[in-house]
Amino acid sequence: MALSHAIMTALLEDDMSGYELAKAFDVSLGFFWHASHQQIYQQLHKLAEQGLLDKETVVQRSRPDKILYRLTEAGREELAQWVFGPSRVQEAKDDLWVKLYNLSEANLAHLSGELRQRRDEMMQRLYLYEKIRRRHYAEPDSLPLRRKGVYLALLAGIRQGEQFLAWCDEALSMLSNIDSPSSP
Amino acid sequence: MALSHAIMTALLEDDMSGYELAKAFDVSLGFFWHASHQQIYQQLHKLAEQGLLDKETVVQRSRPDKILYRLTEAGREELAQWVFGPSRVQEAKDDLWVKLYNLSEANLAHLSGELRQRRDEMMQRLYLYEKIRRRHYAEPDSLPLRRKGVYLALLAGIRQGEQFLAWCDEALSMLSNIDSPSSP
DNA sequence: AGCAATCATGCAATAAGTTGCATAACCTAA
DNA sequence: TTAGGTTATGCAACTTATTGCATGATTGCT
Repeated sequence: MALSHAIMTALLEDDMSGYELAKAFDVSLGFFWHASHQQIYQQLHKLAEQGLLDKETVVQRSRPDKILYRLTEAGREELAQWVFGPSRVQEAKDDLWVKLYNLSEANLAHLSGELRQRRDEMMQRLYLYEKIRRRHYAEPDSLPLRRKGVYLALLAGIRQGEQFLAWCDEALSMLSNIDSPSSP
Repeated sequence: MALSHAIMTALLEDDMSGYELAKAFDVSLGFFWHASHQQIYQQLHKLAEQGLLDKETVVQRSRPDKILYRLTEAGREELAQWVFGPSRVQEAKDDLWVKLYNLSEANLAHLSGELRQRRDEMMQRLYLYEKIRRRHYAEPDSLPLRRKGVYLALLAGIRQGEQFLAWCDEALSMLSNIDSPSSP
């Protein structure tokens, strides 16, 4: 059960509503994790039931009411313990790799297109994450310990992304050098 | 539904039993995908029911009987169509990143240990995949088209792995430079 | 005036994936 | 000889994740 711990982690510093969590997930942990709002709401209910989170309804004018969640002491302890627990390597299970195994003349153009699109998406992500890095993690050595961990995760994401870009270029160049069967 | 397509992809070249598929998954698609045998058996039943695979029971002496699965024409067509369908980026959802967000003096030593372990595991994987690369993909430009796709996927896995190693070293060196709170 | 987007939460049904167990025969090494 | 590993498939119960829908006010754009 890892999503619940990701949620608790996101609540370490700020109390948030489900809606805010879903957005925070997209930027902060977003490089490594994605969760739909439905999933987040479901997990929040469970965590609150288990006493790991406290609810607090915040009435808003001109906006629907929201429910703020806050880590309880029990939640903090559970999270701290969880770090010592086992965790195994999780493969990305990305369709792209499976599709590549099916490369053929029929889908060559399509897959090249998909690669170009992935490349563009990754560029945009990297742009965002590099900005965060420069703004908040310019001097990693002087960060407090916990932030150093966040920095290292961010760095892993950036490096992964840059590696992916380079691979895309290589793959695209290889694919563009293939003669289509209809050409002489 | 991507596992089913990964299974069909694995059956493109060879007919296999569930057991053989599970093992093939660990080596070939293993860099990008993992599936338990239960999951594979379940999917095989479904795919056979849908007419995408054919079953054939092979009686063996000195071994339990096995059930060979073969792609049907319908299966091949479904797979070919699927390649043109949408696919989105899938995050790895690896606990490691979430754990890093929780870095503290209490778990610093533990997380360093986990990093070292991950690094070792990745080294072993890379060793295996580099061997496959040298043996079967030494001259990628002269491969038939489909194998070029497999090569590109393999290459992505290798590059990703190498990047991860480099990141691990950087992370470990950063973490080892932290004074523990009990030392002067 | 109307339309899309944002804020905010949720239910219900289904699909996908995990965990634990069960069976059964052979092979190998201590 | 007996314990552990490999080959081989499967059920049942459970958790996790996805898909599709519903609601409803406000804000900003055209």
